[in-house]
Amino acid sequence: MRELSKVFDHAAVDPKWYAYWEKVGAFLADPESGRPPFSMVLPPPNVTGWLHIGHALNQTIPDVVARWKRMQGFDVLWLPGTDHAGIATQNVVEQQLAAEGKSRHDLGREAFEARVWKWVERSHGTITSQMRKLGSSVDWSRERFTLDENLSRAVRRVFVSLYSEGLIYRGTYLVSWCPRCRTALSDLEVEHQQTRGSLYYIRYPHVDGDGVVVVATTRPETMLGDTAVAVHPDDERYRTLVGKMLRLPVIGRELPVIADRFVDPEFGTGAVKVTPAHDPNDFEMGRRHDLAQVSVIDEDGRMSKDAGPYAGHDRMAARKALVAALEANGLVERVEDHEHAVGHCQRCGTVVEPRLSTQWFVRIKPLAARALAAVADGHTRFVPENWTKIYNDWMTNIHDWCISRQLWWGHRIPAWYCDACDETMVTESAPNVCACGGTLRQDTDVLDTWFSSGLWPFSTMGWPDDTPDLRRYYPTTLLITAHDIIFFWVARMMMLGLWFKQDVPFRAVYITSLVRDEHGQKMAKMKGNVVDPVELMEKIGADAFRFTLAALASPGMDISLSEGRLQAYRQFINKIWNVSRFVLLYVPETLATRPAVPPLETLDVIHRWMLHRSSALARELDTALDEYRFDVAADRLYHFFWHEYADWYIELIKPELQGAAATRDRAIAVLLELHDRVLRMLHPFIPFVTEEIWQALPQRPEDGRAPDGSGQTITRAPFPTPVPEWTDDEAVATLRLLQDVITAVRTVRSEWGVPPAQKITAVVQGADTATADTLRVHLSKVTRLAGLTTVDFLDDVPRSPDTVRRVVRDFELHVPLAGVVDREKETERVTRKLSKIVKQRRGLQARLSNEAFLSRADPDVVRDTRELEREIGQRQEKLEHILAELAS
RNA sequence: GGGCGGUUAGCUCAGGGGUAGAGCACCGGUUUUACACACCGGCUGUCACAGGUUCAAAUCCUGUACCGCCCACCA
Repeated sequence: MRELSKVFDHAAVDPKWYAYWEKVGAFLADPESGRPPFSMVLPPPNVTGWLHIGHALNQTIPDVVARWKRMQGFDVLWLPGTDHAGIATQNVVEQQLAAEGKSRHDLGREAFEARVWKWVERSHGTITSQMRKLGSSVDWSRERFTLDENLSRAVRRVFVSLYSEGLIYRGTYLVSWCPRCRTALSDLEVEHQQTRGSLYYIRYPHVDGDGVVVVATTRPETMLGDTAVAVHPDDERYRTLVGKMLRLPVIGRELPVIADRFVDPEFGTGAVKVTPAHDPNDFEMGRRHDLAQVSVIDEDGRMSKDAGPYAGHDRMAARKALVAALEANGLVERVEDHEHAVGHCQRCGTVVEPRLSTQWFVRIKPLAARALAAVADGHTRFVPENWTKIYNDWMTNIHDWCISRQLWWGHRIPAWYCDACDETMVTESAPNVCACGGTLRQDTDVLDTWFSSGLWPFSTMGWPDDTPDLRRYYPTTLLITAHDIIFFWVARMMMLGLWFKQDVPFRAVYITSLVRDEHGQKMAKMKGNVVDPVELMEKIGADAFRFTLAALASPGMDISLSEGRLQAYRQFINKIWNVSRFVLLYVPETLATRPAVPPLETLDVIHRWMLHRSSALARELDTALDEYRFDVAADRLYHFFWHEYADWYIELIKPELQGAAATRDRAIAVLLELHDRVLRMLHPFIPFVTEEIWQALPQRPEDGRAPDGSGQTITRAPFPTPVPEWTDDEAVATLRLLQDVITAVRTVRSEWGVPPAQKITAVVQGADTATADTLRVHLSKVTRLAGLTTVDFLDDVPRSPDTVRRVVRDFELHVPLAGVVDREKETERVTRKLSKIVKQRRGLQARLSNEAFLSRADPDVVRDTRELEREIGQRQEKLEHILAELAS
């Protein structure tokens, strides 16, 4: 039991502890606990597929927070769940069907839905097991799915409520349409890409008499749906033309020339074809001028029956054929290269078609107004702050939200239509018959996936019922999510939360960065640079992976997942493991309980130094984590553990550990206290390895009691806080002195190739009494770590060509090295040091002789500069002296 | 077309008015019984460029270049 295996076997250890944590209820929120609440919801991953590296980051960061807050004594609720992900999931299953040569229509709606449910179950299992591998400390007892009965009830309640308030309406408008997914999309689901295309100049002949008007268009195929040509009212060139009629080529329809201020006289020819059924601007213009709307492209992206000879052609093919035909008839004046933004379907990449159709919309402005005000009033804070502006801009320029989707997978719209009387009924539960007696049929569309995710912070807690969870945990304390869903999700939660709960859904939003490959490239299957988090965890363990993510998570910067960093942190875990094994070597089997720290005055300076440092670290961690600087926290932990605790403290206490019983027991008591503290501080970042080690150490029975009372767990042990009594600046100063001397000797040894096994001597010359005394008291530490037999303290050291002299602080260190010292080489070294110092000193002197500096700079700075200049001057003198003697 | 971020050691990145850091890589040395995924020591930079503010700029301001991201109804 008091033993750790030779190597840390994460594959065996990780699952063991996760299962234990679940068994003892380590992650359960407890409204009855009497502790202050701290709540977060997990951005529900799409139930389709598996977790990618971005999910890993967006679970690691909140997990660090959740574990930290839990250890600080908060009643933490971190609520998990998954999203049914309408289009995404339906597409996956449709692709599976396509592979079997079937479409969803072959199955019918019910069978198709059943099929999706089957897939979702399997996929859900994958996702949740991946979350457990990563160590996410979510409360599984409160897991939710957006299609759960209660969440669906919430969706219906919200829909009906907004409808009755006049904030949801149905109507026929131009919406973005994906011809492949065969559904309407919201503006957000359309991704614009700069595309190289052509600008076609096409001649439209006058109906009466000769001549043509040339219009420019990037989409000639839509001309078949033209119902006017527009010019700017002030455009002199076309003044006489307004009101005249043109003849639409191919179709032969007569088009009026209208005047509209929207037209930019500078672009193209200043005359623009108007296609109200296929262009958002033309749609608006059509309404202003009461133009007919002719749809020439149908829901599959083919030309409709109104497209004349091109009916049935694919829209892209029709473009080519039409241009060829126009050219043949001399109706194309010219074609220019033209770059413009083309909308693509976010889910399948198909070019989106603006298309006239009847859809449901949310009248968004009233909701957006509240969401804007809430952030302006500071009820929700963005971290980093600059996201506030992005949120505000979007919220200010927001358009009505198209929420109906022509899909089968999702929340069916709770609207029923009567065939007999044309009545529309919007109700939470299905009505039987219409008041007129006619049969009702439910709207066949489903809602945008984000409509239900927008309710997530309260629907998951039982809303519309008034539940204890809802009362206690809403608003949530913090939301941690990626920036790519600020509009999709964060903004919608703000609007809907404020509308239905009269309060913001979260007090703060921490926006994480995108994870890229090690050269900052976006990960993409095509590039073959996708890193699978599960594979990575299998290779290096969840802890190393998590620590890397946290360490690289600088706010506002994308993360380059560098191989070097991953390696370094894997080695860090290994280091922690081995230090812990070393500690355990000295813990007697009979020691059941971690002993108290002995009185400070009985402790050697090295212990007092480390206690001081561990207290300071706790303070630094508090600050860093409070500011969401996970990178800073990780960096401090890394440096503290490796380069202070392991490299110096552990090395320095070895003699005590191997010495007399009384000394040893005191050392072990401090060591165990420190090790316990550092494990707890590390735990939020690297939960598995810390629990494994913590469990092997003797604990106090009251520490980290599991909620079910069956055992102990570090997840419930208090997070270390600063200990003011441990403050000890004198110990810090002493250690700094010892380190300086030891390092100086080591450097000399290394420079002159003295093998580590070969013991040498050293002489300290010219140290003041206090310094010399301190060194004398701790001489054994210096001699052991520097590989010395003795250190002499002399005021006058005889000159010897075999002695290397170094300046340490304000004294000199003489290291006799018979036979190895080369005078020339030594001269070169000292010269190099000297020239560096001279340069630095000149800079300082220049400042000090500058009247402006002396009169304007902060007096403290002036004082420090003087002090430094003086010190450096002394060093310079000493070095010059050494050099002179070398030369003689 | 608007907006935002970046440019610091060979690589990946911190820092952010007082003269530059980490990890990896590199060089040299070590079987010091916790760790070679280790230990000890060392090397490395006109902090993108040009102006400005300041006693002092890698750090603040302006502009330029390049890289990246977001938003956008000019055909």
